[in-house]
Amino acid sequence: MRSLHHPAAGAITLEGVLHALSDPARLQIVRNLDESCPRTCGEAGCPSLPRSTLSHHFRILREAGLVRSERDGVSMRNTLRRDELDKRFPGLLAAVLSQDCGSEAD
Amino acid sequence: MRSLHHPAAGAITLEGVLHALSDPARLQIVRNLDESCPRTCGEAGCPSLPRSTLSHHFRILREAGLVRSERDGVSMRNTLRRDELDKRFPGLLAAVLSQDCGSEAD
DNA sequence: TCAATAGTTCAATATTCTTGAACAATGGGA
DNA sequence: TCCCATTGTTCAAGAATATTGAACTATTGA
Repeated sequence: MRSLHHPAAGAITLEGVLHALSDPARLQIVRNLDESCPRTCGEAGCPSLPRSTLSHHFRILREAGLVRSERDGVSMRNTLRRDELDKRFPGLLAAVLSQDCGSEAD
Repeated sequence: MRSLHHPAAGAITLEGVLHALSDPARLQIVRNLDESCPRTCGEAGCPSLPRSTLSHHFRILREAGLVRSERDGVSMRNTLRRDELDKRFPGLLAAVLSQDCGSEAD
């Protein structure tokens, strides 16, 4: 397995972050990581998605700089890079995650 | 020309807004619309893009609910749906547009 | 009516997304 | 140590979306 790529905090782009958050599954994953502690892919909160798709979504999140993935035994420990993101883009993550995404009704 | 589709405020989705903002050209367009008054496509701030590409980007912005496009004579008047967006997703647009997007250096 | 201007739509190519199948890495027995 | 169950990643093929030149539509003015 090639080592997983994590961008430096300064290399995180606004477009990349927005793109990573623009997918329902990835937004759900980030919400889960924000609420609770490190999670494995399987605990991401998207039980209906195939593993390969989940892996793809985690890669997008990782390469956008939102998530750090470290191996922990047989699974991965995924954590939100909250502090770095808040420093790089103050208020952005809070503004996105505070939105009520459940019902689209007016 | 078919009439252009604008979603109702209540039908605007967070994912759609984030996806619309996740493209550099579209983010630039929204920044320009936010700073100044209604603009035509040609005044969008992306002089190097072909017309068809610009039209595509405006369609994404329109169908995501970010921009309202009305015909004004031979051109279009594009306006940011700022009030509706602020009501639907409080603080979101401000948080995105306040980010410094120019230099990615740390 | 003819031409100029502003955008849209179409069509072809290119890039990205989705996902089953194969592969790799770790850890727990026997 | 050798299997093997568990977790993810990578690969590959088809689906979906993005880019853009060319053709088309709508509006205005001469």
